[in-house]
Amino acid sequence: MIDIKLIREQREYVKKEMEKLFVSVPIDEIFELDESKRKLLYDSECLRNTRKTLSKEIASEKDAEIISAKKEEVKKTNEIIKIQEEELNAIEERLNSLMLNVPNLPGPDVPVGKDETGNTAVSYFNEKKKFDFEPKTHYEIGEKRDLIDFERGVKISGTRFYILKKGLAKLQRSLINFMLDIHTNFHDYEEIYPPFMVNEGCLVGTGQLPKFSDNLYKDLESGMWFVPTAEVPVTNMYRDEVFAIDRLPVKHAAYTACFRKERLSAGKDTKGIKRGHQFDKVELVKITTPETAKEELSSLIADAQDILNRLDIPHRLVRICTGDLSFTASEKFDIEVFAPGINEWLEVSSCSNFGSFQARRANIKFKRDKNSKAEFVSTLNGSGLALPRVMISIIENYQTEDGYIKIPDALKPYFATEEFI
RNA sequence: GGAGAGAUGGCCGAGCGGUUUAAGGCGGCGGUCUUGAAAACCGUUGAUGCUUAAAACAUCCGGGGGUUCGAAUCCCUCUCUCUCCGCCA
Repeated sequence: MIDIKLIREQREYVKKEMEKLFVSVPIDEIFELDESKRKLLYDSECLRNTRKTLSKEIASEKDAEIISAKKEEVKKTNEIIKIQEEELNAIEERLNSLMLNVPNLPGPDVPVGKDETGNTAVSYFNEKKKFDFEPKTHYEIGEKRDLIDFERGVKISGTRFYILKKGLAKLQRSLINFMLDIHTNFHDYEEIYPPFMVNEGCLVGTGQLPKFSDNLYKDLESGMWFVPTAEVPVTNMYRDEVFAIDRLPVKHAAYTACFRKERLSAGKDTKGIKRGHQFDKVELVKITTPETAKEELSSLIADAQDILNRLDIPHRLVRICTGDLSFTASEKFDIEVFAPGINEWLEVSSCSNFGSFQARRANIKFKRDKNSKAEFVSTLNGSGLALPRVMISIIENYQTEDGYIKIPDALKPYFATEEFI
């Protein structure tokens, strides 16, 4: 949520910023609702004050006639208060629901662009592999070598589910361990194993709800939601909490399965393991002061890239423009790996600075010192990394001509004596 | 799943219809004393909204609703926690 004061005090500026996102946001309606809310609030406070005063007078009054006269007066006041409060509640409800659907403001350095064509490739890392044969796709190799079972995945669960087998199942497991080990041993993240199901407030807190319920799984009986990313449980750990400044930055690395309906992507990326309803991910989450958020974003990106460097996977860093920013992000960089088989750049990480957007929704604050006022923290996160697409890039980059997969050196400690899968 | 108990400011804890504008303690902060520290003593110390700021005012005793002139206090309901029993990887 953005600060309503910005709309109150700098309405035209907010409108201009929203234009950069190429979305329409009812800023004027919000402004007017806020105005009427404050007016009503003031009126109703005055009436409450009257009631309070009268009630106290009744308590100390002896004369029965005066008492009943004052009681009448309070009753009348209450009737007005009731009407006003109903109106106030309706306005607040409307205002709140509009505010929850207002996207974050783009950061000052974010390039303006309408959609992903406005993104800029910031830089490239690690050489593309050279093949003296035509590299196969991961799904060809997976099926041919009986390492991925797409048919039975669909049989037991449905479309967009697959089964990893043998060496590939182990490769994924070793990658999860490898990523967590690197982040906790070398990048100073604290490991978290969170629940994979959360209550509704968490999804509102990190911004998936109310706008994106279409993409989420929910258990109707309990009202619990399946996490679409570890960002949700890990950030919400600190809902309604106030940090002492010396506890910041908080740096967490968490593995979870992630569950997404992918309805908006129906028909897209249906081949292979690129986009499933369930996938594994190691997520990096940071909670910082506003002034350090920017440099913490840079180091978070570097931490995610370090995984790819250690695996020697060609990748590039893409700066996301205003029109392609996610709803909650003020600034975002994607890391994309190259997969020579399907010949695509694949997003394996989205690293975002949310500023105070999530903190305001989830009510996460910090104090600069004991006596100062609590301020909203900045939250950041990025994948470190998403497993299926790293798997694709390893399968396709490390393939041999006869369909085997060479195990990257960095992962050798997680295997026995094997050299190939 | 069954039975019972409970949820009050950073923490502990009193309050059970009207000087609660929430007692008292701990912790925090400031001061006195001291060479310094501790102890002791004195003072101070919640959040949110409105406000340029402060003051004032209002709201907040787990959430929501109700009774009443008046609710932390009574009633209903939901959520969560604890204890005992049952079931269980």
